[in-house]
Amino acid sequence: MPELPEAETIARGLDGQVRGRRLLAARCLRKGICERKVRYPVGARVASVRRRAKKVLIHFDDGTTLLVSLGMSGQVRPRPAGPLPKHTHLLLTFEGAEFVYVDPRRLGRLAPPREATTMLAPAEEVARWCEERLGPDAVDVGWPAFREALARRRGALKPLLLNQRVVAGIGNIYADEILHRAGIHPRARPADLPEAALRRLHRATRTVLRRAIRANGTTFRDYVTPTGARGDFGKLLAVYGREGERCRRCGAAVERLRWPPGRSTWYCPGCQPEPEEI
DNA sequence: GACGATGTTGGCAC
DNA sequence: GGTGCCAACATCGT
Repeated sequence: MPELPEAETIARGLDGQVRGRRLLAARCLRKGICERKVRYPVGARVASVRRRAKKVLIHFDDGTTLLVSLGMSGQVRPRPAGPLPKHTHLLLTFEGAEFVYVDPRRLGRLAPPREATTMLAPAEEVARWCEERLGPDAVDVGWPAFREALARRRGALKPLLLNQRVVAGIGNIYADEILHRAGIHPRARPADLPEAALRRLHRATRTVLRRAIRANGTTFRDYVTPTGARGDFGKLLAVYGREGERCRRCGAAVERLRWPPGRSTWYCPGCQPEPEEI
């Protein structure tokens, strides 16, 4: 679930609740997701909480930044009264507010993806790490940068949209929604498309992500934001997960592809015609 | 109980 | 460089 809109929702929620407050304690409960030995900046105040692509960045006023990669099921939520929720891996205690990092599938890291050390580093170091691996941020990329990111790329559009080095922040749900809104088939290749289609794709990218942010993201299972709210974008999904249901725009039955490998893609054959075979 | 899905990412082979 | 396969995990539906 955590794609760009969910990360944005988490970052905004945290920012509103902890900015200016001191970190009083941090307790890592599962090595490998966070790091028990790392010295969290206890005593430092939160300067801001921001988002880059699908990652949440907690900036402290001592110059350090904590990078949160949410993986498939990572959540940051208020600590409930009583026992810690199942799969709580980190407890963050701020002045007047306490949060848990919960991640059942354990694919997230309080660090870069798949690295078992906490990335709690000088802000510039974290920023450099991000810039080396991430393309322009999908929600605010301008048209020239968007076109440039896709120019000369050979592959099909859906895998390109999922590639964080091409455009950063889009995952499986929003890739399908964006392609549907743009009326482009997921297997179409950017080089074969007229510029007008790429412009539609650019506009659709920004529109879909902005709407999802406005709805606080898409809630699967028990995802909640740091303020405890649920994401409402699920009701607005046009194709994702709607195999066999009617397209809200043209009435055709939504289809599902088992592709790219290991994933699924939903699209509307009426709105998103097959690309011409070469 | 088995099997096959699931929002991410990175490494590998071809 | 593109593509496919696998891995890391727990959980849920059939």
